[in-house]
Amino acid sequence: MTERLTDQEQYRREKLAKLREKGMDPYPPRVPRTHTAEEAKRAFEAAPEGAEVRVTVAGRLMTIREMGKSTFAHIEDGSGRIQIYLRVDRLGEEAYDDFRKLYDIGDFVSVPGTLFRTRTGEITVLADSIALAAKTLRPLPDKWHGLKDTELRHRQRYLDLLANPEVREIFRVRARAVAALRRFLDERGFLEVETPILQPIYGGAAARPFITHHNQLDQDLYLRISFELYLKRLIVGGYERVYEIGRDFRNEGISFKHNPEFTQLEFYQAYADYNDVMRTAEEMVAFVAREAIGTTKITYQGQEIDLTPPWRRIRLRDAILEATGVDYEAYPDAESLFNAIIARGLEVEAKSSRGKLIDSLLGSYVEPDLIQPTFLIDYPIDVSPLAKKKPGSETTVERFEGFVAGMEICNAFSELNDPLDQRERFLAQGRDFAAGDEEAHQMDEDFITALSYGMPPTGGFGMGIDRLTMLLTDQPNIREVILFPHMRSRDRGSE
RNA sequence: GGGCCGCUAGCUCAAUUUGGCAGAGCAGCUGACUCUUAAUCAGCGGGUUAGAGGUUCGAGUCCUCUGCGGCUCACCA
Repeated sequence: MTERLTDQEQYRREKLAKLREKGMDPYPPRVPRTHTAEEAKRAFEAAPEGAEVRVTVAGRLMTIREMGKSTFAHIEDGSGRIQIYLRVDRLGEEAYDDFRKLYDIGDFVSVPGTLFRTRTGEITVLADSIALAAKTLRPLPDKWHGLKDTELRHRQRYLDLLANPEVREIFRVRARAVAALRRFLDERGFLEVETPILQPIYGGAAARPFITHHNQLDQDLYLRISFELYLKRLIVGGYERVYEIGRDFRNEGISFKHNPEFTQLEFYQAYADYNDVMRTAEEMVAFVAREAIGTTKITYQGQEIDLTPPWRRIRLRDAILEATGVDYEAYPDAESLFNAIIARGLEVEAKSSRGKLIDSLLGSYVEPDLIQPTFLIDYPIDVSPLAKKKPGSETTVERFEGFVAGMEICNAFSELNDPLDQRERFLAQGRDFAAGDEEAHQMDEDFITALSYGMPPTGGFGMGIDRLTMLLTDQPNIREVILFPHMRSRDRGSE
């Protein structure tokens, strides 16, 4: 079983062998480095005119321009790029020759030298010597075009990152956004917590789960589809403000805005209702945008979007009425609503519950046009089994969803804290499940028990971090903001 | 899961329309060159055209199946 090597890989293996023959370690445990590329340039600029500035920089060789007895090259490190200049009269014949014959683009090197400015004004390290920090055995992607193949970019994200600087920036923005979320919530007295990912009963959202198994306990477990039911238990326990940022797993289709595992923020605040949460949500998103990209005015796929609060608020009923002419409150059951929808020539799934019909109208006729940030308010009860009813209503709950660029980014409600009502809601969900709705909630007795010890009036909130990052980085696909998005396994049967 | 589109050298792309020698740039190798920066100049090597099968005198190109990817619809956040 010999590896099939390309000609370029073979040349690099031969160079590796020659380096070892010459007693040079191609993978030394450490190399000297005094400055990053950026630090070196700043040090030169800060130094008095004509002063000698000595540095040792280290990084990956990205370009090599050889001109006989001297060579220019660029190395790249975590801070950026810096040019190095190698001359035979400084390195000596043998070292210079070794560099030319045994080093490749992609290799990591360490270079001590003095800084100078070239004729064209570029700050450059005039090398005293050069040492290998790590040998590279495969050629890098095209230095000019980068790596474009989407499949390779995602399967080998490291190549994408090293070849495409703009991709590196996306994940810096993402990290700043997450840090800003934590700062925002921490400053308001929220406690960051961690709750189980492996759950005996999944809940808190309408989705199909991934199933796994604990061997010793011989117990099936589910990867969580939300954090909700555990975070509310913590409100019962006496924490008044909690949040969690982590991964949810949903066994559903993959699309430009869906990945099987995705990152969610949920927070719960005692003595807040959904109106309080709405104000917090718009402030929080604006804060995160300012911290992560320096502005609340973003361009997403060519559309100018202003995240500055306050966001537009409109009742779901009014939004659907505006877009479709259907006033769902005039139709108290699924059949009459379905007939009204069909009568207007609109398309929805038949045999749906009333709530699902409304949700379907929302998804098809309202959501795509919600470009500027918008809160849709007051949802039908049968698609909101964990939300509190509006006072005086049996069919509507205190719930809102936030939309930006035609995409749902958050979901929140005044939390249902009536344990008996909650039990009834679970029972209704159980009937939906029996009727074939695989995403309906299961009865969760332990959660009901928690509620029956008393939970104060509470507002809860959930937001997709990936989608938020898509907005902040102007990316049209969720895979572009997830470092290692889910990919189908490659068939390697012949190897 | 359905529909449509795609897969050619390490990378970026031609050649596919109309079946007729599989090409270029970068990268690589050899040589020249002591301020270059997509360095330049001369020469050279590199391909199971995603895989399997079929049609044909002849297939990267047409047909079938499979794999993977992209877009899209459905479901979902």
